[in-house]
Amino acid sequence: MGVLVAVGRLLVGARSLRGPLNRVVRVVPDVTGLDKTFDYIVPEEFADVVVGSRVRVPLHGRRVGAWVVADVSDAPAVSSLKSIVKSSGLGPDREVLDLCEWATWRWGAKRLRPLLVTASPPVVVNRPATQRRTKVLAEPSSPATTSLITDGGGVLRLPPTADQLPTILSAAKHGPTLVVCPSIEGARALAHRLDRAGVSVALMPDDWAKARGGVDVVIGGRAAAFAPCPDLAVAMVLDEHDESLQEERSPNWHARDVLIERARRRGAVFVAVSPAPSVVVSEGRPVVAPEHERERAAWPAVDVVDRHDVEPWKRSLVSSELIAELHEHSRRIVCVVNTKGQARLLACRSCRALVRCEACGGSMSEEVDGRLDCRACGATRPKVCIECGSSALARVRPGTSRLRFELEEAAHRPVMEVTGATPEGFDDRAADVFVGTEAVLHRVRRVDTVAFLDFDAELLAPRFRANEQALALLTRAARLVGTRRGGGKVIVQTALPEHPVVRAVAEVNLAEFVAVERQRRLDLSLPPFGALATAEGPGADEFARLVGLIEGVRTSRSGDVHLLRASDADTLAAACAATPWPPQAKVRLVVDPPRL
DNA sequence: CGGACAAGCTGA
DNA sequence: CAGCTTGTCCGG
Repeated sequence: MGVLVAVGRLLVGARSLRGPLNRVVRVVPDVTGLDKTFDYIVPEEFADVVVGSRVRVPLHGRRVGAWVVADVSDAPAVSSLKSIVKSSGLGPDREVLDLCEWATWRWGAKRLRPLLVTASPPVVVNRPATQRRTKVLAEPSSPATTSLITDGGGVLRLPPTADQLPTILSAAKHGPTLVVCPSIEGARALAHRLDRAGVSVALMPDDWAKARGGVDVVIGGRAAAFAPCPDLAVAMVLDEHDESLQEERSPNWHARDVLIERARRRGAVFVAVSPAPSVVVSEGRPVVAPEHERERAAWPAVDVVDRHDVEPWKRSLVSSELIAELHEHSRRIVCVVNTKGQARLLACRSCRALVRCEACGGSMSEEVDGRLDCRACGATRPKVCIECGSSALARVRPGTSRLRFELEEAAHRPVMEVTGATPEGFDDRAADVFVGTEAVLHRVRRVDTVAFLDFDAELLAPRFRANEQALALLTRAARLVGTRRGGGKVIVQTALPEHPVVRAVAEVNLAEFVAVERQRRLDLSLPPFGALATAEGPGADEFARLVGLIEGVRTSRSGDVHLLRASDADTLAAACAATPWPPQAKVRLVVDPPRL
């Protein structure tokens, strides 16, 4: 003991030669477009300031918010350090801070700030809310989830009409559980039910302080992947197939991948739940699913309207099968097309030429009756064929406005058009038949039938995730209409009735779909068997050239967009991080581009 | 980011 | 040359 005191005196003595003993911390200012850290002295009155804390600091003549990201024990690089002027409460704890740093690196970003914002409380939180952690005993529980968790986690293929609550309750029995949902509304609904079930629950982001204090279940939208959750035992993502789990702004982090890493780092269990789990999450993980007949019963009936033997230009989107359904006046029906306005693609009735733009050669669309617009170059002209001058044009791919008329004629009842512009809370009792783009699936409730009028447009979309995206649409529709026993029906009009996506839901064989899609991804070195990024902007040429020099990275370009590829996400992230950004020249780097 | 300061442009 | 715009630099 005496020796320790002596050593302590010696150290204090050595410090005092250089001045007062000051704690110094490194901060990231809450200022957009500034990717530097700065060091500040922590005055004694702010002894509660720790790594992760929110503070206010003087910077360049103004006071700005900041996050403390590190303790700086080594000698300060700058002689005249300023002091923190205010402690502004709690921010992400060390675990989440590290996770933010990892995600910043993983998605090729230069600045930590965007993720610190995501991980911070929306209002100042000075102390964690104390909350009793309940002994979770609530029934019902899900034996499948329980065994999946005791075996170390994996994928739970839960049919679209199955309740997710038992799965969460089962997970919470194993310890603090973090649940990420694609939508905040979904999270809110589950939070209320968990609360009624006697589980202590924090709904993010509002209950940030509660989450920090420790609860049974922390639940929220994708940003909840960065929520505080002391003693995290289970990290769970619901509806893992849903694209909303990926941030649409750069850095385009995906909540599923963040949770996988978070669970890995602290030895927690990761569980993905989805009616149609992605290839990415299925790869290398056990997939648990109900026995086939039970799974099948929890999907709606799927009617495939095979149109492959109908000549493309004679194909109406209003098939006789659809007309028969529309005549069932007791059924509420939603029709989905991915084309707005009058028509996206037209052809001349007399010479059969597709209507093209005389300036750029692109296809022209009819947004407003009477004129043709080129969506590529913005040119416009009257509704005439440029080849033969005929004004008799056929709508090869009609849009929602046009289809509303056609459907109303066929149905003999009112049809309502629902677009992205239709207000969220519109009165969906005003009609029983609806037509719209994908958004219609999120706006209308109590639906008996969803009909995809032109599903080929989804299946053949030029995006590498098109198959999974098409399957996600069918999953969404399935949840909306309910089980086949309850009368739920999905109509799929397609010229590709044997397509794996169509077969997957028609036969309710999701494993088969994953196997086929997995092989395709493997053959093309697409995720999870490869990683992708794009680079654009004035400095992209130079940036791509430098990244391309790194072992394991291949680059190519189409137009102004450079495509960067590597065998896996870590290799790609490491290469991007190791590449110096061209000075001043702007580069827009997108790792895991959502639309490619 | 946003202020500070320098260099460049304009008009009398 | 004052007065204004535009660009570059830098912050602890």
